[in-house]
Amino acid sequence: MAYTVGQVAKVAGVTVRTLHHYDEIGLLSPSGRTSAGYRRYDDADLQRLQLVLYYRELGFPLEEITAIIDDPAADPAAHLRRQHDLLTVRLKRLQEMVTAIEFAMEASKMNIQLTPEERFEVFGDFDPEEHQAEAEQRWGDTDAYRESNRRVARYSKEDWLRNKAENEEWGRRMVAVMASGASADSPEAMELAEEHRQLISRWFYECSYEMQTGLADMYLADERFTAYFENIAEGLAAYLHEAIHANAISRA
Amino acid sequence: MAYTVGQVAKVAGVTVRTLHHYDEIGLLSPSGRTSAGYRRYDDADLQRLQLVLYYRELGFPLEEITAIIDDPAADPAAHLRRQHDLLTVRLKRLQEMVTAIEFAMEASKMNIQLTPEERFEVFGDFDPEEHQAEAEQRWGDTDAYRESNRRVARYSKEDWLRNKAENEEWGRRMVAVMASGASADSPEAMELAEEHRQLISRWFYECSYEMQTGLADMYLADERFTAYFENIAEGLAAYLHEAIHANAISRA
DNA sequence: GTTGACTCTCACGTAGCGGCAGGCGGGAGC
DNA sequence: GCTCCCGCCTGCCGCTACGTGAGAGTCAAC
Repeated sequence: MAYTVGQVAKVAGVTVRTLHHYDEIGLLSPSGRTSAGYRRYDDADLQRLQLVLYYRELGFPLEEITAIIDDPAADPAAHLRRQHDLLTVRLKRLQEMVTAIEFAMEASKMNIQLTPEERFEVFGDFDPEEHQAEAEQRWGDTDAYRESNRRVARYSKEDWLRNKAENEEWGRRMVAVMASGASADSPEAMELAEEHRQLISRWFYECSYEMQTGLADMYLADERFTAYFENIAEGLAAYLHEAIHANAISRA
Repeated sequence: MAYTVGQVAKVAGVTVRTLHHYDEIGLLSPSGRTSAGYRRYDDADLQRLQLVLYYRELGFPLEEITAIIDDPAADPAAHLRRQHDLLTVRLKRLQEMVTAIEFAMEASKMNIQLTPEERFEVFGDFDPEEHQAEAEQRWGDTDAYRESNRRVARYSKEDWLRNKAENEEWGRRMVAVMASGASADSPEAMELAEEHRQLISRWFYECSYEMQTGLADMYLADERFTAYFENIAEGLAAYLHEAIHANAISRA
């Protein structure tokens, strides 16, 4: 089986120019040429191209790909395992980014401003330990900084105002249920937990039960979120946390 | 709060040159300069930079990022929602790639060669329907092609031989258990299902119960895998499928 | 007031192609 | 045999998103 550049390009989803380039730099030279100088790729070339594209998709520079593929000590299974490992690392990274975004969305929803470090944490992989002290000194007292920001931050869009109104309405009813003495796993509390989820889904993003319980945990783990709810009513953070979990379990 | 280029670069995890570049192209110009001409970034600049980096990470060209960020019709919440959507799309794509890799690993394990199209399917998003006919005609009879490849494909590494031996030993015991009349959810069958998982984990990649049940489903859904097991013993594909599921459930 | 870390502005270099020009090859139809 | 068009060839220039100095000014500490 021999293929022309055009055929290879079509099936592999790359341009002819790309194949020319790979030939130029010696990353993928066709196994032969016709008498007229046409490139002729065979099945082995296609296999190699597939490897190239996989590593390219994973962000490797072409030169490095050449080295990886030409490594005589690597068998096909090793390539696959390596790709699998790289993919799972990427997957983890992406999931972290999603979590960070969800965190940021929650924060923005509640008018909590993030510190400069927090905003960039998802990008860097610096050590949070030793970074902390350095940051405190460089950016000043973070608590005061956050406090000032919390007051300053404000949205002005009108849909944001509607959202805010709905949010406050929900908050009032939540406080009322809690004040009535109903337990956090009572139907009333769970119904409001469900509404909480739907509010987020409607205004911000599709919020699954799994994501919502994640948020609930965050409300307790991060003091700023806790403070947000405690400012509304004492014990609300824990109460909401429990109601969300109870609701999620009952819907599972 | 005002920051120098170096400070911003450090906290954001980019180089000073990058910030210079963003200033040059007008993507992120510091809000001010000192009398000596030093760039001074404030908190708003940092927020903008964070947006820039997020969209950059998502693969947008800088020019497009400028357009997105400068869009007056977009509020912060919209940015976050957009990023969340883009991330989940990416996540899905990555998960597909992981699945494809796992498919390829299983295929290579069993000496099943993939067709050229299959190898590239993960990259392109062409329509498999109309593509099928075109492919048949272009690449010839695919079944014969696969058959010939199946015979040709071979590993030569010695660890591969050991793996093969272990695999065959496991297969013999699996067949024996099935022939003994024990049901697929019997302790013996489930134990062998567990060994199947551990074999993969030892030789190929960390195989969770979830992944293993995915493989089991594939053994039934893809005729080539089914054929592989049916060639060993009639009914083995279905038996193994059931045993793997039973084992996964009992370990959950 | 000197040192060393930091900053500035050119300005050229690099990777991974895209895209076009100018010319040849090949098979289908006339 | 001739033409036509499509696909292939080899340069070669352009683009993005910076990297990497060079050469010179600046800032804060000792």
